[in-house]
Amino acid sequence: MMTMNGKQHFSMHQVLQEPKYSGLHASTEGMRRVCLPAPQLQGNIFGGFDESLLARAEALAAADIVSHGKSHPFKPDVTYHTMSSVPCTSNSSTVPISHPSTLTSHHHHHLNQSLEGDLLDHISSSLSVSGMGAPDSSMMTTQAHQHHLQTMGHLHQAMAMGHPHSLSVHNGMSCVNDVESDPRELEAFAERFKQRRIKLGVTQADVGSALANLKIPGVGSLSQSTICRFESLTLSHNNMIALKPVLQAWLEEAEAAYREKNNKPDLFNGNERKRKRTSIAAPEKRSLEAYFAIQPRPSSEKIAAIAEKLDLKKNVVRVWFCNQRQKQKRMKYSAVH
DNA sequence: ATGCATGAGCA
DNA sequence: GCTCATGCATA
Repeated sequence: MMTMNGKQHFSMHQVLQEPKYSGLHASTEGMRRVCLPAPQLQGNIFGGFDESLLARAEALAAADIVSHGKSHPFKPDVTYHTMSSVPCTSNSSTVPISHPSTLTSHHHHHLNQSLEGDLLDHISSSLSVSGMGAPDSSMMTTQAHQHHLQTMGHLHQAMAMGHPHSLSVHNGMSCVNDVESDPRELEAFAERFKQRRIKLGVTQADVGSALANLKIPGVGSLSQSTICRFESLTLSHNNMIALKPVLQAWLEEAEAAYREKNNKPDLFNGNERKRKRTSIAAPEKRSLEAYFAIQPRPSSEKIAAIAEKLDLKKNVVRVWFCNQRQKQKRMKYSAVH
């Protein structure tokens, strides 16, 4: 069941703003622990996941750590939504496409200390338009969070859906985007991509925002997260396939621009920040994992029960399960192929 | 790099 | 209400 038609249109929804910070650490490789805790419990589950099961899961979770009946020492519900201030289009929705470059590309700020990052940002942002400035010292591992709000448009579904044949019609030759997405090739591309990106001195975030400049129909910017996940293959297969052509296009332009380097760096970006994130405490998380091992798809009521037991909001629990399921499905070919 | 979250599209 | 793509916030 589960309608996994996987053919969902990549209606990449609206992107609102652009966070900006470089995170080029040594990237130790991101491995997904397609966690499947407590496999021993998988027996009679689907029958009546009730108090007993909840209890078992909890016991399991508890035993896993301190081994004293006590579940959690403190109350989580850290659901602090500090979301406020900065009305930066944060929630908007249908902001129709607009060039970031014409909107808020850069407001010169007084944050010269992070100049390099700004330069890079600018550089990569204008890659497809003008050219690239020499990214000499290029990336630094600063985490200068300077966001420049950009009202990006949505990335419509113009991407090559999970379909390995679009224009690779002319035989065997590797056309620019040989969507001949065989897992191995994708994996290789991701790796290559990362290397070259680093070589260019461009951060993941830079790539993400620079994508909008490619002006590929339906393609807007992407976040650092997504670029990162692409590089580490922690996206769904379809997602990887859809993104590959775009990233490849960017890479090509970036490298071309790099060769004919148009030294012309300048400008900065300034920024602020916004909301907070809910945080599920370790004990609760353990319990959730235990529950998940027993029943990855609890009903609404079960979710409610779990939520109550763990003192979490039902929605938080629901989302947690959704994310957990999603995690398990994420790529990382090794396991799938 | 990853956790929690949103939202679109679908059933 | 789920899946899926994607993002902000954060470790």
